[in-house]
Amino acid sequence: MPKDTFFNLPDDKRERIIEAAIDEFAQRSFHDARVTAITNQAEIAKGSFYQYFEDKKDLFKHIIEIAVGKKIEYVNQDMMQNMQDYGFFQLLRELYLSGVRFAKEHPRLVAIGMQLLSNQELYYEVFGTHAEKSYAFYEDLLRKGMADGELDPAIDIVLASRLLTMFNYALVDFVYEDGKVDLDDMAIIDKMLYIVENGIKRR
Amino acid sequence: MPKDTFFNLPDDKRERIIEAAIDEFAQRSFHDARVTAITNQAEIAKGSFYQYFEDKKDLFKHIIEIAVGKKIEYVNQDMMQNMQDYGFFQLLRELYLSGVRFAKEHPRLVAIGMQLLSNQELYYEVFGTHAEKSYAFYEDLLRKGMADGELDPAIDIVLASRLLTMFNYALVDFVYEDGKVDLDDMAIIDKMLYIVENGIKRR
DNA sequence: ATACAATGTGACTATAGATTCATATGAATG
DNA sequence: CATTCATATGAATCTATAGTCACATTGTAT
Repeated sequence: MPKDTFFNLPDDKRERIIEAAIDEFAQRSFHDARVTAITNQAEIAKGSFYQYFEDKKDLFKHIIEIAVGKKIEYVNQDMMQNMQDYGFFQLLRELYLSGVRFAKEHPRLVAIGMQLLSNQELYYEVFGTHAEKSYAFYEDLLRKGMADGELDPAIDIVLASRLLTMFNYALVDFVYEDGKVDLDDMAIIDKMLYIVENGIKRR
Repeated sequence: MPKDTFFNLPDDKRERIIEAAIDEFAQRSFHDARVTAITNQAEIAKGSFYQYFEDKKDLFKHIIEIAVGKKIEYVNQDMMQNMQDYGFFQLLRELYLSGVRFAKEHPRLVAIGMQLLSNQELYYEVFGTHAEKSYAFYEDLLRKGMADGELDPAIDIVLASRLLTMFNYALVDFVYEDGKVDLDDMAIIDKMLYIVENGIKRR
């Protein structure tokens, strides 16, 4: 956690530091990211940085917390409160939608997340509990859908939860690296959900 | 490309270097990987390394070429030769199967590939053409399946090709990080294909 | 106004790691 | 044997960066 001095800072300076950090971590892996680049861009002295943070990792963890917070803002809060009122595929659609909106509006945070995904050690240190929560959430969703008779009883819930997570990544990836797939977001989400629902086999 | 001196080396020394490099690159990202660790493990002098390779990237590219070559060995060659004789889902099953067998037997190469996936710049420099080939291959497969009437005509081929690639990653990931999902490989592949074919909706 | 605390500063230190280079070794050639 | 060529070596160089520290400035309470 950043030191108190950091939270005592005038808002604009604190924000400059956060902005600079997001820029740097979005472009480079944790190890490659340079404290110097951050202090330069934020126009603070190197020494000041260490008044605010224990070290580079301390700042990084803080950025991840910010990203997680922002991400949560994007999921439909009404939906989360009144899950019973939504069907499984409606819920899934809302979730994917929020993921896409988030990626569109915070591409740098998505980039940081992607990076983190590939650094196992850091990932578990920084993100472990969040990740588990996310899997558990999908599993609960699937179990509920199954109980309500919306889902094929033959599917394996654990496996399906991983696949739904993967689909979410795939979706974010399409939107994030724009131009790769050339459809508007809604159309992508709908086509994707169609495949999740029905598979690709002719019937 | 490594220098001639490298290819002139006695087999056992050359292999020691490759082994050490695979070990190091499997554990650390390209940037984090240390030439020193490789020369130490291979028991060659630091200077010798630069007799064999232009630089660290030169070796890395070579390792990727080796991995790609090994990966290709694992796909059923009979299948590749006689595609017409296989149905779409049979072909897909064979492909996934080869992916899983490869991951089981060469976990370090898989780890290197995973790492690479997350370094856009390096990825395109080292792997770009391979990746495009892989997408194109799935697209062709889907087009053929569509033409043969095995697939739902409503699905978007480009999107589906990305999803099939994602499924492949998911599969490798399950097998690779063993214990995460607790089913034997065949069962995972079959359950996964079931979802690809039919979706998860109750019918 | 004075003193004490909190914050700011950037030159300095420490470390790690890639790459180079002068020199050594040894095998092949004439 | 002397010379040349290919290869081996590790100390030295170079570069990049994280993190520290002694001192400077600012803010605040009495």
